[in-house]
Parts: sequence; C-alpha cells; structure tokens
Amino acid sequence: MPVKNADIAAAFEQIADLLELQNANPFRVRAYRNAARVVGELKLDLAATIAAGRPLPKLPGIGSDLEAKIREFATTGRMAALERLKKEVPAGVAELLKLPGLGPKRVRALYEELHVHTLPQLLRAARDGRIRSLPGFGAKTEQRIAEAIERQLGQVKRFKLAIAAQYADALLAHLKRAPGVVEVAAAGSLRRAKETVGDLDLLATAPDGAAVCRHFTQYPDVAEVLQSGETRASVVLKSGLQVDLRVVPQESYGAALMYFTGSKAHNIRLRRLAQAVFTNESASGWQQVTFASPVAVTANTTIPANVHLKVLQNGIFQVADGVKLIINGPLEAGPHQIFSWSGSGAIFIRGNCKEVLAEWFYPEGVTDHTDYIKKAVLATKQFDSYESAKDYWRPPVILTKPSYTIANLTFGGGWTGDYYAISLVGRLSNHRGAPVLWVKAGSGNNGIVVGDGTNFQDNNLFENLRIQKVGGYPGDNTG
DNA sequence: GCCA
DNA sequence: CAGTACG
DNA sequence: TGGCCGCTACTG
Repeated sequence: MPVKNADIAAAFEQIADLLELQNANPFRVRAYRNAARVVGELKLDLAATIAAGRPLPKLPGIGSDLEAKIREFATTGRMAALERLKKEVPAGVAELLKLPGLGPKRVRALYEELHVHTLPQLLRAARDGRIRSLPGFGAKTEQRIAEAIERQLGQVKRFKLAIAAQYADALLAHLKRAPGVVEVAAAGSLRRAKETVGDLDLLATAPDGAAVCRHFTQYPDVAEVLQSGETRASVVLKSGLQVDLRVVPQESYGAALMYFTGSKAHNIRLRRLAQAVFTNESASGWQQVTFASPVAVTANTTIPANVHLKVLQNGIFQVADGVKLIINGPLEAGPHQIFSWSGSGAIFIRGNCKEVLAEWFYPEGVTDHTDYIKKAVLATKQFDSYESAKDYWRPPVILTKPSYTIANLTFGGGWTGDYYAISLVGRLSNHRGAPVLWVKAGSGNNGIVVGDGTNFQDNNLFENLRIQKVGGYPGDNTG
C-alpha cells in the first residue's frame, strides 16, 4: 500500500490534534497544520519521489524535522511521533474535538475529570447532567453537546454546491426582509464555487447588526442557534447545514465580502502582506516589501502619492548620508520619532502629513525621565507641505533606569488600544482603558518598551509601517 | 514546529 | 477573562 | 532569538 500525500497530511493533522490535547505550544500545533495543508495540496507524489531516490523540493513550512517525519512515514509506513502521542492520549478522544464548542481544553477536562473518551460516553454524560458541573461548562453547553451528538454533527458532512446554493437563496430572501438590510450576499466556499460546501457564509449590510442577527435566527428552517451577537450569528438548519451570518456597515461591504469569502489561508496571506514594510519602489510603481525593521533608505526614494503610510510603532526611516526620501502620499503617525539622519540625508513631505515627530530630548545629567517621556508622548510637530523634517529631529532618549512609571498621563482620542509610540516602542495604552501605564527598559537598540501591565508583550516591536486601512472591514487591514 |  | 469560533 | 492573522467576535 503506497503512502499517498493525503496519508502524510492526515498523520500531521492527527499529530496536531493530539498535541493540542496535550496543551502544546499552539504555534507548534499550527506548524503541523500548515505542513498538512502544504503536503495535502502538493501535486508531487512525495513517497514516490523518496522511493526513486530523488531529492525533495523545498516546501514552505516544512523544515528538517517535518521532512524527516515525511521520509520516515514514506519508507516505513509509520510515524513514531504519532504513535507515541496516540499512547499518551486516550483513543477516540480526538473525535470529540469535532463537536461544536469543544476545543482541546474542554475535551481534556472531559476525559480527565469524567473519563469520557467516546461520543456515546459523552452523550450519556450530557444526559446525566454530569457535564455542567465541570469548570468552563454550563447547562447550555451540555445541552448543545447532547443535541450535536444526537444530530450526528460529529461527522463531517458537506453539501454539494448546487444543493447549498438552494439553501442560500432561500436564506438570502429571508435576510432581505430584515430591518435596515441593504445588501445581502453569499460568501465563503459557496462564493468560491467549491464542489462541496461545508457551511453557508452569508453577508448583510445594515446599520443595526443585532436586529438582523435576531431576524436571521428566526428563520423557520433553523434547528439550533449556536450564537447571535452584534455583528455575527450562527445557526444550524434542520438539514444539519451550519449557516454563519456576518452583518457590517454599508461602507464595509466590499472588504467584508472579501474577508468572508476567504479562504482562511488567503485571508492570512493578505494580512501578512498588510504588515509589509516598504523599502523601495519599482518602475511600475509597486512597492517591494520585506519584513525587516526599521526601514533603511539608502538610495533616493520616492513614495508615490497613492500610498498612504501609517506609522504604528518602531517606525523609523533611517536615511543615509546624502540620500533623499520624498513622501508624496499621506503620512499618518502618532507622536513618534520616525526619521533619523546620518549627515546630509533629508526627508521631504509633500502629502498630507501631521503629527509625525516627537520632541523628545532631555538635559544632561537627568536620570528620571518621566517628565520628558510625557513630553515626548504629548508633543508633536505638524509639517506643512514640502517641508523638510530634518530641522525637527532630536536625539532619542537613552534610558538609564530599568523601569519608569508614568502617572496621571491620559491619552485622548482614538480607540482604546490604539498604538502610541515613543521612539522605538511598544503599545502605550491598555486596550481596555486601564489607567495605569508603565514603561520598561528594553534591550539592545529597542530603547524602551511601553506596556500596560496586562497585555504586555516584552520586546514586541511589531512592524514598522502598515498600509493604512481606508474604510474597509473593521479590523481588516486588507480592505 | 518553521522562519528570518 | 479564557476558550472557542469564523474567514 | 522571537515572531507566528485579526484595534477578529461571541459565550459563560
């Protein structure tokens, strides 16, 4: 029995599931999932290539460890790591992960606390009311588990495209009658015209999302409401087909349609692109992107007017001696230091540009920089057109204490959770609006890192620049 | 786990 | 807030 | 060595 790519992919998926149940590093789990996808979509027959003694191509997301596992599986038909994991996790438990609402943490609680290993055992436990007593579970969860098993939702069931389209048409007609609805559309794999569709993804635009969600959940064919909120709702139809609805404002329609059409992998790739750092410009006007930081401008560079730059943090253009950087498009930033020079380099701004430079400097001999940090955050300089930023540059602060506390400092405007940057920076405001902020010395050339003490990621410099979101779907930088 |  | 979910 | 999609959204 020759090993097919699909078998290798399945083995990696199993490893991912089992690792998740063991509370492994989620990124390690993701690495196995990525590898499964890459191998599963690969046309080249890996086992045949190995059997023929030919070298394997470099596959994205597959390094030396995973390649060794592929070779092991292709030649022996077994994967020791998988078999070891299977021994450590009770058999059948991975099946429970497929139930809605059950992820690795809850499944683990089920088999550790209740010794529930299989779907029938789980159904019995749910009917006995033993599940609701577990931490993280409630009566509602328990009821949903029982219903899901009874409706055999555990098994993966996909619908043929044409069948799914009929369900979608009827639902869209129903959605059009919801209060304030302007646009309705089917997205997801249905819109991508996949041969089969696992669930329906519907999109609507309306000012009041919650009202549309409520209307949606009252569709007569609905068997169960999985969730219903301000912008999103999920139901299961009597046929077992799950339907997800997303409601966004009218101006977000295009970007939301893009997001909700997916695929997931496509969305992730788009978001990674949106984090790109511009380093130069090609003849066609497209920007080459890299993920390094900060941006070193070592040749004369012009950023075209149609590129809107937004500096979130750590955004410094380092302009080499004698080099000119011309920014024609809009530039948006908080109170950052975003330019630095060596010698005769210069920056010219022709676009709409404001609040780009912190005036952050301090007298010799001062060791407590609290007041100066405050000034750095609060003081900004607005540029006029064609003005050189060079005149406003100040040397960055070098911190001498391991930590600084800023008291009574408030940040107005924007969202809670906005990124504010001080020179080389992290995030300043607590995205939940916590009043206490603190400043922590970083390492290397990180200067300082600013956090809120709760959602603080040490030495997290994020990216330099982002493509500015223009309207678009909330939270989606790809629009 | 992979990658820069 | 953690857990789970969505593309 | 430190990133890894999302100012994700919903539930209990």
